[in-house]
Amino acid sequence: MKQSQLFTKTLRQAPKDEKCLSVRLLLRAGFVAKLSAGVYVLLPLGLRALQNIQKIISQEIENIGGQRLLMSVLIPKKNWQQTGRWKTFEELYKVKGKNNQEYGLGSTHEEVVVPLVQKYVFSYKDLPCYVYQIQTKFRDEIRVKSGILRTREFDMKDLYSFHTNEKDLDRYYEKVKKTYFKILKRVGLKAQTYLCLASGGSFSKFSHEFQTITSAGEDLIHICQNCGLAINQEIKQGYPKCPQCGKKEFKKEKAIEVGNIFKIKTKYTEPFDFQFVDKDGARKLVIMGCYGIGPSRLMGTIVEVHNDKKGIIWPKEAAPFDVHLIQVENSQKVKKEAEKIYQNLQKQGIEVLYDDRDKTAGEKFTDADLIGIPVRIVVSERTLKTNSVEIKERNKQETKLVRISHLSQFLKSYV
RNA sequence: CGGGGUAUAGUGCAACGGUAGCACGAGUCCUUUGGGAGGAUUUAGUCCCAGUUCGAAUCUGGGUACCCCGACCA
Repeated sequence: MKQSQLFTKTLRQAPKDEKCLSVRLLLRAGFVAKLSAGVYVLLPLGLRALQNIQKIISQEIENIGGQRLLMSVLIPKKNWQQTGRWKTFEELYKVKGKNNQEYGLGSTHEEVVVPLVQKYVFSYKDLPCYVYQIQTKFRDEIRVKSGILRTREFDMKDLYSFHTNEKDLDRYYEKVKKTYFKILKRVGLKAQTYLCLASGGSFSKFSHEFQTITSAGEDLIHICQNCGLAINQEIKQGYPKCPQCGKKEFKKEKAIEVGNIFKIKTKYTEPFDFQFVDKDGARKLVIMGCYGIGPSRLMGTIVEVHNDKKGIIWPKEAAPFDVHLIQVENSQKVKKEAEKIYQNLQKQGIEVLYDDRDKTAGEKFTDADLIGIPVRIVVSERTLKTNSVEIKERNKQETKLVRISHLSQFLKSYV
């Protein structure tokens, strides 16, 4: 992508009423635009980053058998009434159609996925079964906050698992737990994310949350200093000792919940009377788990965690582009060489943002730091004297001169 | 939903009840180009509705939007 063609521009200053660091950076760098409180538009750069995050999640979920589908956003009132949530789900957006049909806008999809899977699954032979989707969710939040961290419309990966028995659910639940950490590692958040015990509702003792430490977080978690398990403040009073290792030393931190996993068992299969025939011929209720992770919230959290005074520092796999190619001293010679490098890198499948604009070097460097692509490549009269380009990683200070003939080989270790 | 705050140009700021101004951005021309360049020139604004007043960005009332704290929540 040539930066001269990119329709977004960077902003020197963020709007003053945005207090949240991550969204200030995302707004300034041109990743998102605000439409209304808790409603954001994803701009080209932002969408690229989001899609990278979605791709990582998708790959990892499919590695544990998840089959992707896409459920509806319009969910008939009837389905919500079946579980009682038409009345109890406070954040449900309710809309009315022409013939007075009423719908709830999808905020979570148990009401769709249970009767859906029920159409195809009859026997223990059809189980277990894992389906997931990545979709925009709608929640009429009482209060939105922290930029894209809590919005009324957000991106969500929701996975639902169906099992013949609790033991099998437990087995899969542990698998998802591991997978979530793989995802977090790939998006650069593993080091600051803790597995956290939270309330499990009425069907199990706990649910597990994935809490990433950041001052923009909404939750208070208590981290066991011995084993690293965290306990959400909401249930902490019941656990003076760590339920995992028995030690009593905790550190309190603010954190944001980037994902959660939940054994919902028969909570939703029961109202839909979703039964299967087991090996012994008996009809039994299907046992369920549900697992959520929010790509858009992850994106905000990544920025919240990975930045410096100059801007965003994208982890490799989430970055909107692999490299930021910059020409400075816009002479014909430099332009020609930069263009050649741009074309060559792209041919090799490297995603390049090429700053071909007629701007001063300082402005381009400042923009590059703000946008935060992991690798910066500079082409200038100076570097061309030795048939080289200059390479700098966003999270490092030093620069390296690399011969253009060796560039693609060199980049293999970076992208 | 309770409490607090804010609202002036695309963005950030000014303006005693008396001509709405500055910086950045954007447009045009010229000169520039290794860390947000210089000159010339142009562009664009008082959240909405009432009221007070000779006169309102400024005062009063109502509304709306946005931000923050709390309760709630991925």
